Amino acid sequence: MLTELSPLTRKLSAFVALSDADLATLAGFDRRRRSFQPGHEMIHEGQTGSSAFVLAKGWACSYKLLPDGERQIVDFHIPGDFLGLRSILFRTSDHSLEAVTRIEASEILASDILDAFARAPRLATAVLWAASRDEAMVVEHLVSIGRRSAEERMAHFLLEFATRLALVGLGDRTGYDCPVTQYHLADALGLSAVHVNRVLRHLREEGLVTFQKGRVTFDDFGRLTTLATFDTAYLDQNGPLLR
Amino acid sequence: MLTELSPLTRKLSAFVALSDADLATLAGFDRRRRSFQPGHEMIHEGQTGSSAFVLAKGWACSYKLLPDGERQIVDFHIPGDFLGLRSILFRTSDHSLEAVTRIEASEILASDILDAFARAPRLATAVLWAASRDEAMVVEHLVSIGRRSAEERMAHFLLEFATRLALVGLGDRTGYDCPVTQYHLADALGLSAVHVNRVLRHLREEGLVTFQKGRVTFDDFGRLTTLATFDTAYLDQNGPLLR
DNA sequence: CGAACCTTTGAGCGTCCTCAACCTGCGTGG
DNA sequence: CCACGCAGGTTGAGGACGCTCAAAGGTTCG
Repeated sequence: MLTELSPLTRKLSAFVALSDADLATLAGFDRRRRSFQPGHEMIHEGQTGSSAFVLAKGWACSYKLLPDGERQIVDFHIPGDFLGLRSILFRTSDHSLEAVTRIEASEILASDILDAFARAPRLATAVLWAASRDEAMVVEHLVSIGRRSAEERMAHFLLEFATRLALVGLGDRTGYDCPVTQYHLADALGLSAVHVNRVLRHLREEGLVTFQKGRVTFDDFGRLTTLATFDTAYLDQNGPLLR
Repeated sequence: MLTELSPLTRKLSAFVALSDADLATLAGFDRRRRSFQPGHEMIHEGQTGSSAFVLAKGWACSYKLLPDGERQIVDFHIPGDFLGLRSILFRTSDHSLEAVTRIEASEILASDILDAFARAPRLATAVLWAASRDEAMVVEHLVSIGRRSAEERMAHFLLEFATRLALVGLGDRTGYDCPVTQYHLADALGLSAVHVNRVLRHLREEGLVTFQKGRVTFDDFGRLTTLATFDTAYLDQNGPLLR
């Protein structure tokens, strides 16, 4: 029954059909469930021996800090996402991770990954797929910041999350709940908070999207998609999820 | 003997000690050697069923094109790098890939990866590490474009390649051969070619780096590192390679 | 009911862009 | 051997997008 599957299982199933053995191994990723308060820093850049997580509920974000105190948010994470996979593969974590809302997440150790790979090679491919998809999202984010205007960037961002949330059943093309602040958006999009506010106002006045009180509402999904030149191919989830 | 190892083997060895069986499996990635001319587009965004490669000689770059004709270069690739891994895992390739110089590369099929994972789980982890390292580089690139000034961005870029090339024995802290044009730099750094030129001139006049005639020469490695706030941690190769 | 956090708006400024030349080196062909 | 084309590099002038500084409303929660 689809609704009983964990968000991670739902996500990986978009890539490969998982056998019962695969599913059993995957279930091993869901021991050690923990919960964290908003703002809690779960992984700190430069830290060694940190663990990774699978996010079950809530939103988190990964970021890097610069010496002058500025920060660049690399990605927001939603249920079904791995958190800090790189920090268990690397000698020292290259990024920080913080809970945006109250979250629930299951801790996974490097040994869990290694054991799973030895036991279920198909799962190794699925995990590599998930990691590659994460990379594809970072790449698209890079394109946004490098070559799109502030407005296009914002539109693209809001549409990406509509699509990602749809994959785990948390949103559709009418809108979704989005707990991030305008400061978060600024740090993610490489803008100032002031400019984020102006951009959001403009998009609202144009009748495209409304971002208010923790809710994103699409007023004209089609025109917004055109403005952002949003193409879901990079998310590799081309089923009829958002149709 | 270290010099006889392929660049990929050298790179992966920085992460795990590979057994003879692992090495034998890795060698299987080097059948089907091919060569391509400068400018050849090896993978096209949107293409299905494309293959991946391991780069043996020369430079390549991966990029995305926007509808208005602008392009964002995501990364340059040097010997030992995987090319287009994502395009064999995804239904359709999310990026394009082009040879910058004349290159030599070995084609790898999805089945090569799957077989290797089933045969050598340690290798699966090593490949996941390499993919994560690629992601870490994209992330750092994102930080550069999002939060660093044009000058810092350029400095950071030039230093990253010094470090990456050192890992496969192609450069050191005095400098390295770099076949990319100022147009390439502009597309990579999210700048205009005109501004790239001005930034390079300034860095040269300040006695920091010289980028000329396909060669990067560090005039003051230390000050450049400070300017860029360059920290190699994200490359996860903390051996004394560049010392 | 105050404090912290978030949102909103205005005014002035700076980084980087666009447009427009011109220069250089190099390979090709008349 | 020079003429030409072309890719890449260099420089100037003016303009725009997004930033900084500053201040004032809203909301939420202890």
